[in-house]
This record gives sequence, structure tokens and C-alpha cells, in this order.
Amino acid sequence: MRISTRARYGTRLMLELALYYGGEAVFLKDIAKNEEISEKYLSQIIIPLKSSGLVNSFRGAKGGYVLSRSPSQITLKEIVGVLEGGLDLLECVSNGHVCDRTSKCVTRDIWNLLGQTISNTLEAVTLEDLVKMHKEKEHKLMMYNI
Amino acid sequence: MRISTRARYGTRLMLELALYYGGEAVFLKDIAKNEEISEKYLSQIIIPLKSSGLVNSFRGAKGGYVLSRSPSQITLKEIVGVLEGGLDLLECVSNGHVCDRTSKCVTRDIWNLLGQTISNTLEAVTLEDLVKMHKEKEHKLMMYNI
DNA sequence: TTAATTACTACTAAAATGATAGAAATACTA
DNA sequence: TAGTATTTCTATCATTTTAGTAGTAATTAA
Repeated sequence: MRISTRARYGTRLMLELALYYGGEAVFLKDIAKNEEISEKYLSQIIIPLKSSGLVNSFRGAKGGYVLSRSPSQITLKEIVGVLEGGLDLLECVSNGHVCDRTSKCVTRDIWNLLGQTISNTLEAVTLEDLVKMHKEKEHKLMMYNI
Repeated sequence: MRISTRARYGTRLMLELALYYGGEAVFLKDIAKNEEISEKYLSQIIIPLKSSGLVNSFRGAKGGYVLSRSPSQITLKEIVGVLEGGLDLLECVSNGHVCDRTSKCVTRDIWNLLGQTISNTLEAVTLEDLVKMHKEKEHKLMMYNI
């Protein structure tokens, strides 16, 4: 039960976009530099974020990416859901017909419950929350290092 | 963020052992038949359950497996933790030194939080709970089918 | 001694993961 | 209109993980 690199990098990408929300479109190149992630890889990861409508893009010179909504209106549930291809822990939770033990299987009920818990936890966190946390950390780091 | 077949099969295996708890040792062959899982595969899965002390075994003819503790004293957190090799969602949560961004990384805090949530949810469910749920389901199925 | 069982070791096919490479399309700017 | 910076698309690939299978050895009850 690990979280994929795609989802983690994607979340950091979205946090960067949130930090610059309200300003100009952000280049992937800059996000890649800030987050120390391969630009090529980010360009793959951002595709599902675009096609799910969380991100808008502008092509060409002076192009870039922007959040399609305010950071307060985007939850981690959406982001992780998009990048992990759903939040269900296994196929049979979303589709009871893949297994003929469904009706008697109590472990399925448990994985369902666990999936709900995960979903609820991620839904409770918005990009705005991440931005706040980020700024607080930055501030504390500054206080101690200088 | 899927749950592995190992963890799922292992949980079902443990549920079977819980159903027979207090009686004689159970053959893997019988569990395999009841749960419709390859006996060979189960024999792989039960190894970490044994070495973590959740299960005791008897070799030779009339051998088999038993839970080492009462079902009420074994939580899903232990079982899944053993079979998934820990419950942390990524390396950097358990070991901050694998990444030099740890101090400023807010996403790490989020994955840590999520891991805690998962852990708490699984800790709240014992094998005894699963047994109860199983028996209730069995009862209901009987009522409707006959 | 035999049959039944767990324990151990090795192997393997398929899928998922985490990327990289290069070219094409687009749009700003001089 | 040429040049440059960017996104977009398509393909490829190496590595690791997953989900098993196979065969043999050790153990023990009857």
C-alpha cells in the first residue's frame, strides 16, 4: 500500500501552481527546478491533471499552466484520485461483479471501509491548506537558520 | 494506492484461522479450498505471518496452523502491516534522511497523516470483529436463499 | 514404514513503475 | 515573417514488483 511517485510529484506540482495562483501562468521548467523533478516526467504527469480539468494550459512562448480553480476549491482527494486512477483499494470494491464471493466476503467490506477513510482524509485537505502549511514551514526555517 | 493480493489473501487466511480458533490446527489445504486460493501461494504468504509470531504451526501428519493469540487480540493493523512490509505510504515518512527536502516538504506531512489514518482504521478492527461480521453475513444469506 | 503435512529454495511470466527521447504543434515577439 | 520558447504527442525502455509455480527436504502421526 504505497503511494505512487506520480501522485506525489503531481501533488507537489499542484502545490507549486497554488503558490503562484492569481499571477501569470507558470512554466513547467520552473516547477521542475523548484521541486527538483525531471521536467519531462512532470510533462507526463500533468496530462491527466489537465484532462480532468484541474489545470489549464497555454501553449507557445509565454505559455504555461494555471489552476483552473482557487486553491481553496481543490482537494487532495481530486488530485490523488486523478493520478492514482481512483481511490478504491481494489477492483471488487468499485465493481462487485468481478468476484463471485462478493456477497459473503467480509474482507471486501473492510477494504471498502478503509478506502472511505482514505477518501475522507484526503477530501479534508485543500491546496490552500498546503499553501498555508508551506508558508509556515518556510517562516520557521528562516527564523532558525538566520 | 492498491492493497496487494498478499495482504488480501493473508487476511482471509487469518479469518479462516480465527473461525477455527480453539479447535484443532487447520490444514493449509482446507483453507485453500474454502477460500479458493492456491495452496502453494498461501504457503508463501503464511511465512511472514509465522515469523512475526501471529501464527503457530505444527509440522508433519496431523500438523497445521493455529492463531498464536485470541482473535480479539489480533488487529488488522498487525496482519496488513506484516504482509505489506509496514504501513508507511513511503520511505521518507519512516526515515526522514532518505530525502534532503524533508524539513521543507509539506506533502510528506500529508502522507504521514494519511498513513496514520490508515493505521488507526486498521487497528480498530480485530479478527473477532471479522468473525462476527462473517457469521452475520452467513446467517443473512441463509435466510434469503432457503 | 508410509502418508500427510509444513518448510525451504529456486524460478518465472506478466504487469506496473518511473522514467527518457524526439518531433510536432502552437503562440509570442522582434 | 523568422525565430524562439513552450506545450503536446507518441514511442520506447529498463527496472522492480507482483503473483504466482515447481520441486524437494524435513518432520511427525499412525
